[in-house]
Amino acid sequence: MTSVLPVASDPDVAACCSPLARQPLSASAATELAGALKALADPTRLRLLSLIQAHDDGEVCVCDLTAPIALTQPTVSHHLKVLLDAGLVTRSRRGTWAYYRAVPERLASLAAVISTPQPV
Amino acid sequence: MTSVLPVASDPDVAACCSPLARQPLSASAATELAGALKALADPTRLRLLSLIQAHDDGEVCVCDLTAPIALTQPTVSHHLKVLLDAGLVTRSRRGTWAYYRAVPERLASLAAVISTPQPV
DNA sequence: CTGCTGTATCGAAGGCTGTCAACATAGACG
DNA sequence: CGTCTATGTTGACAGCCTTCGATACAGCAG
Repeated sequence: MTSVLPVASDPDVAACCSPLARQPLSASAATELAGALKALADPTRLRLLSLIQAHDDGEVCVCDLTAPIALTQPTVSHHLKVLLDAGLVTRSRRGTWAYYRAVPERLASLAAVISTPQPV
Repeated sequence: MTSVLPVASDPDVAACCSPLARQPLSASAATELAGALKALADPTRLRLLSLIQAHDDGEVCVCDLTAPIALTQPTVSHHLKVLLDAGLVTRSRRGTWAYYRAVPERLASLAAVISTPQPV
């Protein structure tokens, strides 16, 4: 997955309304967007992302995630890789531990494509 | 799926930051949110939603959707039902035709949970 | 070098999902 | 009533996804 949301980088589109509503999504753009959303559309991954973001430093190592999620370590690692491949988190290894961090811009970008909120 | 985003109705939460980052998602809340996102995380359904929203009246009948999607009518009907069950579209039958309409509030609500955009 | 701990990968089992053909249903029109 | 058209439902098949146990890899401690 390379450039994921070409439409989101266009300020005009974001300024107006949901890019989804601007014009019919092309098949390839839809596949690309669906890929990113699929990474998000899983209870375990949503909880992982939530745990990471809610943490004090916004940085959590795998060992801190297995317990609250109540799944085996390989499974947690698998989900983190999915989030990593989708660009939703970043990984940085320090010594033995691997620290994961969320990418808020990526989340904001996805949210903007789904629906740019109208000022209430 | 009954009440889908209890957290989104709390203005305090939405006003601050991404509810995802507020506190760790409970397992049930995560499942609920994932269910809504799963409905969105499919290329065909994203295109359908886009076609519906991009249409002049914001209202499209099934017969206008099968051609651009290039799938059989039962498949399109199936996807529309998924979107309907997720509360992302509404259906109104008038005579022989069934007209589908998007629910922007629902999309905005989902987007807000994923990431409430920071003012740039 | 040898063990130990944290993390990633592999292979397999089970369930879920998208798609289709076939059929059922519901209005509209003679 | 009978037929036609638009839509929804059912059953089946193929493919993907989540999860696990087993295993491999990477650093640290001794």
